[in-house]
Amino acid sequence: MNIYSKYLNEIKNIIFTIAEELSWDLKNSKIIKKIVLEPPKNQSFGDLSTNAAMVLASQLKFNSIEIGEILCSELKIINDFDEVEFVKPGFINIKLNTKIWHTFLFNLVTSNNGWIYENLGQGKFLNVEFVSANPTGPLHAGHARGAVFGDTLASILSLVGYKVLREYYVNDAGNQIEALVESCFLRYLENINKREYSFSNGLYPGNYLKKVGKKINDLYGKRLIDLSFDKYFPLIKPIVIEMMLNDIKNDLVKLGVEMDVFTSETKILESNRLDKILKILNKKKLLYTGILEKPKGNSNNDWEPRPQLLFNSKKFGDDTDRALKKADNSWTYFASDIAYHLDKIERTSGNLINILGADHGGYISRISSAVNAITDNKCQLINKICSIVHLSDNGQIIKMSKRSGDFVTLSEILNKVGKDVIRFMMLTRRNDQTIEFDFHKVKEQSKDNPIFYVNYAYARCKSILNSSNFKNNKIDLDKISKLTEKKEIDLIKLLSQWPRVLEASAKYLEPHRVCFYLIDLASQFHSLWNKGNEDKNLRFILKEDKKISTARIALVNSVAITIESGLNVLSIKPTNKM
RNA sequence: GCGCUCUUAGCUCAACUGGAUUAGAGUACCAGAUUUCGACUCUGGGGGUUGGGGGUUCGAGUCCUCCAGAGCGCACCA
Repeated sequence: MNIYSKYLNEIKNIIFTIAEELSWDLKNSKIIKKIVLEPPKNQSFGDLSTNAAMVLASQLKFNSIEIGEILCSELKIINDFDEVEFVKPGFINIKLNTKIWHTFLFNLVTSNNGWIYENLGQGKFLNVEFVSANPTGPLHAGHARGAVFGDTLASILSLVGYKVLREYYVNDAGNQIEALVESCFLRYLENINKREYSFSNGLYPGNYLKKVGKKINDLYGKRLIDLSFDKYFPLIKPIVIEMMLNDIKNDLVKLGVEMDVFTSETKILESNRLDKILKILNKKKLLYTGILEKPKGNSNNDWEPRPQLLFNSKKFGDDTDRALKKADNSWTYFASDIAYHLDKIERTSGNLINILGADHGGYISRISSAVNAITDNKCQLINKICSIVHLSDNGQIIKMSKRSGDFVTLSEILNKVGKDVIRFMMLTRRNDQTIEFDFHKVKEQSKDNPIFYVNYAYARCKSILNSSNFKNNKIDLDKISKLTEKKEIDLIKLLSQWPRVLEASAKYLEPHRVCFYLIDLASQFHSLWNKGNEDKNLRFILKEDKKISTARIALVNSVAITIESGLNVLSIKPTNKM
């Protein structure tokens, strides 16, 4: 179904045949991998373009013109190629016979399975960890971006043959959780005594904890009032975590994100994983007790030298060694995180992908170092950073302040604009660019709002299909070959690029490509539609010419199929009517 | 002070991971078409030293280096 990979394989086979005849040394398969076949930037160059001559020339130390001419003469024999041309720096441009595009469309429309993608993953395991927000508050806009990015990426990777596990790491241990529990206890007291308590620095003053306080009151009555922190902590911590996590899970479900696994940090700490990593690292002589240097700059006034258990992460490219134990001999977060990564590796025996927020960029080198150390570089950890989201309403910037507990929650955004808008908008930028998310704009029924624009194209397709009694079994290649308008053929060519787009999204872990493609496809379809206004003979349905109508409707149908496939990747269901 | 990530048209962003005489879209602006199979849809126009300098090579927005600006992070928190 992927025209580009089909012909790339043919070209490679031809190269191997020539290589045998002329005894070229192509044992270095990396060189063959560098050969690509893609649609040229400039349409006038043809349909396909390959860099084969240049790649081979550099490997064989030959003149690229010489190789290009040899290749060209062989490629010209292929029937499907109308024109094969060798041009300046070393490209070979190919024009396909129009019947190839007709056949392509015919196959697409008549196959029951829709699009099929290349099996890049070959069933390999891939663990995608994302969101992993601390259960100390509700999810907000930034989390939404990571959630959509990770979830969509996971879908894309599944489509190309990876076995993907969607995972959320719950940081349900440590100081922040103690602060959370203490905050909830204050809300509990507040609920009983009907008076306000002051939240000291480090506690969570957000109103969202009021219901937790009430719940504790409902369960325990006044029995906890006089208990010390140590006594009430184990009693109410499970309640607090469960409630916070439930809210998070609900928001995720509403956003269309279904995690496969929630892993608890507490459980990791209780397991033997930490001892295990200690043993592993010790065996590799990567542990020592030492004193870290004071970081330069004036941000830390209370710095004092402390001997701590350190991991030699510098050896793996980190800027400094990192502490595994705190001064009081308890584990650092980093230590438990290494243990967690070991846990993931042991469970899936595959590679890991972490989706992180922009504020965690500084963490990457140390955790990657650790993964490389414990697996002897056998497992790869890929980190993708999602940059921040700026919220605004009709141009007015909405400020977020987490400290005061005053920020726009994901739940609010979901209520305001719905899941589909969020999912699409969060992927209309590369992951490393900031996103401007304007509540007003994303609800507009116009081109300003890409999800509307794409869905509108789909609705138009459906409208045509409805008014035409379209049936697949009326189609044959003869009718399809009536499609001769340049815009029609161009649209088929654009359709043919869909699997390439999806596969590239998978290869480079860039889900935004799907959105950009869908916008492009919608645009070309709208354009073709309007051609029918200028010239009535170009309308999709012509009562006096059933053959061409059938062919054009087949084209419309395949546009619909493709938009649906694309939106499906984003977990968005297009609506037939708007 | 150090590290990471960014900087592309007035604005918001792409650019198939090093490819093509002319770096593409949208928006805004100007000029038009259409009102239907479906309604803010389409066509055309001007707008650029890809933050700046240097380097690597057949070829650089993309890689290296220096400089400037923005964001994030900087023992023991998570």
